[in-house]
Order: sequence, then structure tokens, then C-alpha cells
Amino acid sequence: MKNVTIRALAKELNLSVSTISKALRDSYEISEETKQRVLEVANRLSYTPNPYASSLRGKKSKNIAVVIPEIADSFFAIAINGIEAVVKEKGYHVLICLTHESFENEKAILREFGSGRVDGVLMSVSSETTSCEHICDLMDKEVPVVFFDRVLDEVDTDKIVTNDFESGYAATRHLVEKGCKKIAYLGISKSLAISNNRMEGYKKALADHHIPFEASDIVLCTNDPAYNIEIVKELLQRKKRPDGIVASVEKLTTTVYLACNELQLVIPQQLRIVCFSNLEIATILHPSLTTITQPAFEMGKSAATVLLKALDKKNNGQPKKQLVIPSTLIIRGSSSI
Amino acid sequence: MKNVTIRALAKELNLSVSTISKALRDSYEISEETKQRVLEVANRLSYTPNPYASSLRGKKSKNIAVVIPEIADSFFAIAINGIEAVVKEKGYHVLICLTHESFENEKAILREFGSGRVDGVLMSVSSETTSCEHICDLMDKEVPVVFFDRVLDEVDTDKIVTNDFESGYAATRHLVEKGCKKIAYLGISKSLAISNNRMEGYKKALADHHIPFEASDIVLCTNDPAYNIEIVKELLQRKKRPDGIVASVEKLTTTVYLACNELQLVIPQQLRIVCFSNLEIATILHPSLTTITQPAFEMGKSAATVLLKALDKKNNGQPKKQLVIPSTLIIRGSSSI
DNA sequence: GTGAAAGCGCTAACAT
DNA sequence: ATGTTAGCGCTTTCAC
Repeated sequence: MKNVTIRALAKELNLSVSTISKALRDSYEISEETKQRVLEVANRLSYTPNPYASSLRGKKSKNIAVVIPEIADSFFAIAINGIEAVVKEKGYHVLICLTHESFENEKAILREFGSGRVDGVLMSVSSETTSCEHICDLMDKEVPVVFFDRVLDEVDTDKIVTNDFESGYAATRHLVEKGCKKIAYLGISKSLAISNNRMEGYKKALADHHIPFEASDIVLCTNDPAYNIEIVKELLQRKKRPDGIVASVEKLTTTVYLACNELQLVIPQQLRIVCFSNLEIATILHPSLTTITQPAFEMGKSAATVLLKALDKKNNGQPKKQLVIPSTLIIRGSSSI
Repeated sequence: MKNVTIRALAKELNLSVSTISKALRDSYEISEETKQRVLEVANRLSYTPNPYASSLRGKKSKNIAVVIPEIADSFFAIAINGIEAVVKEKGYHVLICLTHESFENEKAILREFGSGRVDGVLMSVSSETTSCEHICDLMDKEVPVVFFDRVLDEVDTDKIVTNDFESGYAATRHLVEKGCKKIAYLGISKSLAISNNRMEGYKKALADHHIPFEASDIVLCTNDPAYNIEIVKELLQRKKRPDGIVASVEKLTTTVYLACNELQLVIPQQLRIVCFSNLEIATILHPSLTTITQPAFEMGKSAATVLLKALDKKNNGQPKKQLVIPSTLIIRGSSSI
């Protein structure tokens, strides 16, 4: 079966292509009766417009890209659901682009977007990303970029974040209040604002509670789970080992629990844990995991909403905003008995 | 900054557009020297071809769609990584389309694909899907569809599955061998082949081990976690309650563990559990979870590879194949002490 | 109220 | 080895 085009409809109805086009777009120039006939035939032949012809002609693709480090992290998986819920409504499509935490990948992906493939971009930068030229280049081409979660402060654009500093603070304070005297912080990047903000919150909480901060209590994890386990075990075997841990990303949950198992450390009696995580199964871990739960779905929804607004040419020249949606500390067994 | 087109390059170099086009595609008709000059200028002006013009012209989009029920399930999240790894290599893009287990959504999504938006489709049907017209309609339009995981038997196309029957059998036999006398099966759909195959394996294992099968031991779960908990609790409070459970999908893990917590049932002493799951955190559950782990990444990779092959017109008229990649029973604490 | 025609950016068949 | 040109399917002036 050949693809049915607007021309086929025109022939079928003995009308011109432009009349068909206008009828389909419900133009006021076309009579009700004609519109009806066009619609009827379009349906009968199950006509669907060629998106590429429209895009080429109209200079817009109805695609938006979601550029994220990985997808098998429940924060991003849930956020995508939020994004999708919003953009689908407006007839947009979601292109998922994974950087796998690589700056090179991220640059290559954005470079591709310079020629209209997508109308806009929602992104969370890779853990390696420290500069923003690739993003600014894209924005110079009038492709709006909205950051969510992992933002780059120096780029002047809309951002949807959660209260990382306060969450880091809250997590740490909670551990202090539970009696921890020496709290370690597991990060994933020296440069990521998100990681640093959480860490600053951590430091501030220590300071406010007169607990000396030691640089060696900051441990930088990697993408390699095996390596992470080793350094966490090393951390937990030090002469003066921590009695509390704030883990700044979800995937470190497994690392910490496994390290404790191997070292036969009892959670929370010997080590209290708070993890930034959206894992649904936090409740059934043993002990259940105290989490800082990010509003993943809402962040995705907001990011998409803001992007769609930016795409609407009417709303231009608006100053860029940063929207903060708070996370929640959910206290469970890993930090308190 | 205006978008740089092939025409701009032509003007810059005093060449014709076709020369540029050919040079960029490394045609043998063009001299090495010219190619170099074109490449240099293209780079300098950071030219990127307009994908929609190419698509419109060439009748192919370099997009493939991944149609899946949800993304916040680690099987699908991991599978996407496998898919992406393969198609990225060939310059394809991945369009993620979520059905949210709704047949209506699934139909609407496929209908859209009738006009060239995507060159091919990888899909796992929704739990509501029982008929295949929407899929056949698309295939009639020469859009290849490859199934993975949740297939529709009646559609004659390539399929990548895992050994569901054998896995259901293995899970059940394992529980029998551990001494279970009454084993329940948690399904999610009456119609899904995947769910039924696993169940048939379960039934066969019971029969082979002379354990009477009771229809009431089959419990159909839904998309509503709260409801699921209730029916599982009901199951576990029956006069003759099961001493083993085979849960056929990942999201039921939380359900079962929570139900046991609430009822103060001790796993595995009072109830042994095997769950179909790719959750990395299975190891740190308490007790750690015995799983049937599907080869999610490999299935994604294979599905993508097969689709790309089908997209390559040279390989046409090949008979459709079904590829089975086995799952693995990983025995952990939830089924044995 | 309807139609003719130009053109979005690219490719390829067909000149030269 | 390079250039000319038609056309992919659609939208949008502009004309009738």
C-alpha cells in the first residue's frame, strides 16, 4: 500500500492540495461542507501527514530531546514519565539521548541538534561536564534548552532543580541528631553543581553542629560499581571509621549495603545511612532505607512545561527562571531504630 | 545565527550544491582536493545537515521507535540501553513511546507511524493488547516491527524472547525442591503470552512433581500497587496458605515483601519467593531475592540488530525468526537458607 | 471559497 | 569532475 498524501486526497475529492491542507488545519477560508468531506475521506484512507514535510516546511519538528546521563536510574526513569505526560498532550515526541556520563557524547549529541532535529532540549548534564560551549552554541541557534536536576550554573536558561543544599543539610542534621559523630559524604563528581550543593549542605550542617569537617570524609565514587565498593570498604575500615554516611546518588545504595554486609557492619547500630534515592524498594530493604526523595515526576513535568512555554514564540524575552521543587527526607530504618 | 545549509557552503566555495552534497557523502565522482575543501568549510561553519530534508527526500528517517509499556521497570530501562548501544552506532535515533499498559495508547502511537516518522519499531505490547490489527496495518506499510519480550504470537515477524516457559518451570521446580508444597503464581495479564508461558511452565513443574494445581493459586495483579498488596495479603491469609510464590514481574517484588512484613511472615522459613526481576538491588534485600533474571541488555541489543538488518533492504524476504535468549535463575536468600 | 505556485534543504538522475 | 534541475509532501502567500 502506498502512503496516502495530501495530493491523493486532492485527487479523490477533485480539490486542490491547498484546499485540502487548509481544510485539515481547519482554516476559516474553507467552507464547513468541504471540511467535512475532506475529513471524511482523510479518515477513510487513514491519511496521516508526513511529519518530515511539515517539519521541513514549517521549521519545527515537534520533537524534543531529553538528554540524560542514563536511564536505568529511577530518578531519570520517573522524570521521563513526567516529561512524556506533558509533551504528549501537545503532540510532541520525546527523543531519548543518553550521554552515559561522557562529555564527548554529550557534545556530539548536542551538535546534532543544530539543524532542527528537535525544537527544544531538556537536559541533565553528564558528570564530566564542566564547560558549556556546546550548550551555548545550541542556544545561539535558537534551540531552547531547559535544565533539570543537574544544571550548569553559568548557563543563563530555565532550570528546574530540587533543594540540594537544604537536602544535604537535612540528611546530615538528621544523622547528627541520631548521634553520629563522624559522617562521610559519598559524591560522584567534583564539578557537578548538584553534588557540590548537597555537599555544601552537608558541610554546613556539620559546622552548625560543631562537628569537625575532615576532607578525607568526602569520598568520590565512579561509574564502576566494583571500584566503588572497594573505596567504600576502605572508608569503613579506617581506624577512625565514620558512623554515618550521606550517599548523594541512588546507585550508591547497593554499594553501601553490600560493603556493610561484607564488613559485617550492622545498619543502623554501627553505621547510619541516608541516601538520595527514588527507589521504590527503599521500603523493603533491610533495614529499610532512609532517603532524600526527589520529586522526579514533578521535576520532569515542570521542565517540560517550561520548555513548551519557551517554544511558544509568544512567551519570548521572558527572563530565565530557576524553579526549586523540594525533596523530602523520609526517615526509615537505616538511620534510626 | 542563521542555520548553515548546503547552499551556504556552495556559495562560500563557489561550487554547486550537488558537488557539495556529493563531497559530503564521499562520492567517487568528486576529487580528493574538493572533498577536503568542502569538509574544511563545513567544519568551520559547523554545518549539520537538516535531517528533515534528508528524510523527506530519501524516504527514511533514521529514527526507530521503542514502544514499551513503561520505563520505570528495570527490564525496559536496561533493554533500552542495549537498543541504544546498537542503533546509535548506525546513526539512528531512538524515539521512546510509552503505552502505560493501555491498548488505546498503543494503537494511537502506531497509527502515527504510518507516515514515515520512524523507519522501524521495536515493541513490547501492553498488558491489554489482545489483537494485532494495529500492528499489521503498520507492517502493511512496510514499516518493520520487531517484538521483544512481550510478543504477540499471531503476528508473523521477528521476535526476541527469553525462555519464559522454562524459567517458570525452573522457578517452580526450585521451590518444590526446597520443600514447598503449595505454590502460588502471581500474573499480570490473562492474555499476555509472556505471562501465560511462565504460568504454563509453573503448571508443568507442579504436575511433574505431583503437586496438585489449584486455580485459586493463580492471582492476577494489576497496575495498582495498593490493590495488589491487598490481594496478595488475602492470598497469604487463606486457611491453606501457600508456602511458595512465583512472581512473574519485577514490580511485584515490593508487593510481596510488604505483604509479608505486614503479616509478619518470615521469608524464606514461612514463605519462599522467586521473582522475575532485573533489579540490581535484589542482592541487598532482606533476605536477598532469588530471581529469574532476564537478559535485558542482550535482548535489547538483539532486537535492535534484527531490526537494523530488516531495515537494510538487501536482507529482504528473509523468513521471520524467533530468537530465544535464556534467563538465569539466581538463587538467593528468599528461597533458601 | 478555492486554486496555482513557490519554496523549505536535500539528493540523484542527468547533463556538461 | 562539476553543474543543473526535478521533486520528496507540505504550508502559505497571492491570485482568482
